[in-house]
Amino acid sequence: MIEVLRNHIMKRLGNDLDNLDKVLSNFKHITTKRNVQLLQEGEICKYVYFIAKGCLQVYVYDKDFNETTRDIVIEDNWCSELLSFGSGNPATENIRTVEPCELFAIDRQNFQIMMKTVPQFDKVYKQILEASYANSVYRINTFVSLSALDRIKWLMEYRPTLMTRLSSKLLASYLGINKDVFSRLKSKL
Amino acid sequence: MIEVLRNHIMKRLGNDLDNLDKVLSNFKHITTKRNVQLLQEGEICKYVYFIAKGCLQVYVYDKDFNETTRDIVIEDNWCSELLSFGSGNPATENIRTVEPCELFAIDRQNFQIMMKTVPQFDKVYKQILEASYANSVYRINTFVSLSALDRIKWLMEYRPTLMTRLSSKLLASYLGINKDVFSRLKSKL
DNA sequence: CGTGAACGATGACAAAAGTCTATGTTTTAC
DNA sequence: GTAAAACATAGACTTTTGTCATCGTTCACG
Repeated sequence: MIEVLRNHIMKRLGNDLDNLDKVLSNFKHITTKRNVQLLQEGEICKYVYFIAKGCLQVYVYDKDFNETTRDIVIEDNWCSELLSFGSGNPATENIRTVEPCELFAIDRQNFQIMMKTVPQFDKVYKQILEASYANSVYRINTFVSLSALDRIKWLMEYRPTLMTRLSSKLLASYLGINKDVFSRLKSKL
Repeated sequence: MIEVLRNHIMKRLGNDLDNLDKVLSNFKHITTKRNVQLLQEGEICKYVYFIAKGCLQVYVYDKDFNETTRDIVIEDNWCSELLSFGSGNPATENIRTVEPCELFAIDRQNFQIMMKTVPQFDKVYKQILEASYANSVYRINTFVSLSALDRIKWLMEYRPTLMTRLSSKLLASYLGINKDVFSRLKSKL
């Protein structure tokens, strides 16, 4: 499984990373069932996770205690509450597994050490941050400019695997749509 | 005016920046009227702007060619289309001034040189990116979880100066609300 | 297995948001 | 200073989205 992480890093940094195995040794392999809480808002986010297999949900609660999903992240991607992880402040978001997962976790201390001792690792962080930011920008623009129906069409076009893989309830909360409305609109396509 | 930029950088990096003046010399001072286009989608974003005075709008168009505002940035903050600036790919967003502005712009080449030769400058970039990301996350969570009325209340609470300073049309597009609806809801508070 | 909980679809209705038109006001540009 | 353009508000109406209740179906788990 760690091959997935190894490939991911090599693809991004090329072969000039002498210390690849040293870097990899800082990650802890975690196997989880579905519906496992990895982070609760209020806690300090201790890990950055690399998802080798499975799917994570990043979510908050609205004023009526409904879950609203800020992001869904699948295998071959990184997931964390970066703002808490970076600053040490309490997290404002929750993270849980929505499928059985194979994760590789690196904690804050090892992350800092890697950042200092392996110059290229700093690049990895920048890439995680940039990718997260890119994703956020894209997502804001969809919310500001698209109707519920168009957001569903967008999802079907750009993340079609999610449509078949995840529950309607989760997808609806990811799109900011009521689940009944999601069901209704989906049937009219 | 450059004092604003100097203070901004010093506040974040402390006094251990020997090369402060060298860094500052890489910025070009720009004075603009309102409604000046700084970046058009499709172009490569050449500059990162520091806003010493004034206000910028980052926006895209929806399918009916209405402007939808991804972000509004005021003085003492940085603004750019970071993804294009960083990668050299065409920008997917537009930027314009919404007030007369005093800006300090640094181009990609000088930015790269600074990143390499002034270690602390790298931190500045990371901070810009992190601040942008934090802002985006916050904004997504507002969109996914709040109604139009609650978004207006949120704006009044957390960015009250914007309410008086900017046009309703712009604020409405920032909140993802039709301008007529914005006017109606505002009067009912 | 079987059973209780979660899920998905649907109809009827309510509420929220969007559209269009009209009118008066403010701003901008010459 | 003045005319044109952009802006703000309001009413009437439409469309979209949300809510609630119901009813099969599926799925997790003892």
